[in-house]
Parts: sequence; C-alpha cells; structure tokens
Amino acid sequence: MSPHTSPEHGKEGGAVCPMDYILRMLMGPWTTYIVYNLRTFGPQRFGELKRRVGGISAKMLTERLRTLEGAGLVRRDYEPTIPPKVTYSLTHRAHELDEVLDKLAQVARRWQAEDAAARTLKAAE
Amino acid sequence: MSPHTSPEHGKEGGAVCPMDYILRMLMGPWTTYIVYNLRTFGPQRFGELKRRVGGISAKMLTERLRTLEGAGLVRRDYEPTIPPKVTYSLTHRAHELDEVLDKLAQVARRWQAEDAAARTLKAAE
DNA sequence: CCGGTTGGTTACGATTTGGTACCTACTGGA
DNA sequence: TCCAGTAGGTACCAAATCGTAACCAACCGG
Repeated sequence: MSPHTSPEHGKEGGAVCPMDYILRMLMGPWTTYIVYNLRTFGPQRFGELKRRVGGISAKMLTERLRTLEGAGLVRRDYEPTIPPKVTYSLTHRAHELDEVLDKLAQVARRWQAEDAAARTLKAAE
Repeated sequence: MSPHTSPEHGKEGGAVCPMDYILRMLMGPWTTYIVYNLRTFGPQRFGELKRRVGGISAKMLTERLRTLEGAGLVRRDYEPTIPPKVTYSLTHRAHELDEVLDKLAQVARRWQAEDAAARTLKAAE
C-alpha cells in the first residue's frame, strides 16, 4: 500500500481515522501558510499571496491552490483582463474550520510559550 | 529554502502561522492513524499498534513514535524483560488536543456525509 | 543448539517531491 | 524598443521519502 493513500482497509481490524481527510488537506507543504494568510488578510491575488507567503515557488502555490479549490476550501475568481487578475478566497466550507483552527492556534501558542519558558529555564542552569 | 522547514522569515513580510508546528506534527504519514488508535484503544504495545494500524512498516512506526515522543505527545515505557515490552501512550499534552480533534472529527464526518449525499444525487441524475 | 519472540536498526533502491529555469501572451512605461 | 509585471505551464533534475528485506540481541522451550 502506498503510504499516503488512505488505507481503505475495509475489513482489516484497524479503525479509520475520520479526520484524516481534512488533515491530509491541511497538511500539504505550505498549505497552512496559504490558509493562514487568506484567513488573516482576506481574498488576495496570486502575486500578493506569493509575496506574502515568502519563499514559495509559483509552481507550488499553483498546485496547492488547485488542490484546495478541488477540496472546496478555496474559490478562484478569474478575470480575463490584460494582464489577467486572479483572486483567491476562502469558501464557506473553509470557514467552517474557523472555530477549530482558532482553538488549535490557541493551543499552539500556549505550547510555544511553555517550550520557550522551559528552554529559558534550562539555559539559565 | 527547503520546503518543510518552517520559513522563519524573521523580517520578511509574511505572517507566521502559529499552528504550523502542531499540524507539522500531526501531518506526518500514518501519524493520524497512530494517534487515533492510541486515543481510541488506549496505551498499547508496539506490536499491537503495528497490527492495528495495518500496513505500516516497523521502520515507519518507530520513526513516527520517536518523533511524537520528541514532541511530548507520546510516552514510551520500556520494560527490559525478555522479550522486551514497550508500551506507548498519549501524554497529558496530547490530551490537550482532545477537544480540537473531536471538533475536527465532527466537521469531517459532516463533510463526508454531505459529499456522499452530493455524489448520490449526481449518480441519480 | 535451533527456532521463536519482541522491538527494533540498517542498507538499498525506487518513487515522489519540489525547486529552477524557461516559456506563453499581452500591455504599460521609460 | 526593450523591459517589467501578471498568472501561470512545462521540462528537467537533485534531493528527500518510504517500503522491503535483512539483520540483531537476548532468552526460553523443546
């Protein structure tokens, strides 16, 4: 079995993790930064997003956005002007994750603070 | 910049996503299954876990468990009996994610149901 | 003394991944 | 006239990833 395909072990004893799909989505490289930027700064154009994420290649950004679009988390608005103008925004479905993501970020910040404190303590020894 | 290292762009304009650290942890291959099994069936021995996750190689399981241990999410209890007995369990810190994971699973199940309904609708057309 | 058990480790190798460089087509500015 | 910017697409290539298979240590039962 390939590693990233969902096991789909129908009758195998193992239990299937229901949130696997969502985590698989959020987990792709750069994805958290993209979603975080869209959540923080609102709808943005391709170049703007690329500049803001900082370090991502156009190829990667395109691929990630396409995947997110396919998952129904991102909407792509294409205006065929010259030069073209493409705006990306989070869908209603993506915003269903707001509460979860906020809680997650809260925990993350607490852990970061704790770890920083622990490191300071150890450094002082 | 390597893709999976956190950007750490100190002064670059991009905002750092605080939950990146946690997602980076939960996102590794197989990790969700491992955590899900530990959450569902409680502390388990290595072989038990391996059997239950189904399809994972010993190498991968070891590596994932070591990483989770390093992140403080999993505790490893080693009893040097012959044959050795190693039990893995979730730490207190891991259980701080319970609420978030439950909410996430809730959303995941809703989406799954919605998508299934949509597919049924489309198939009936 | 041979095989079985547990919980790994190590080497190798194929596949996947993701970055770089280069291409489009069009326009506006110097 | 030449260059820059916009939103990508494509080819190529190096590097990381992950599975497979082999091995190991220690002891116990037969």
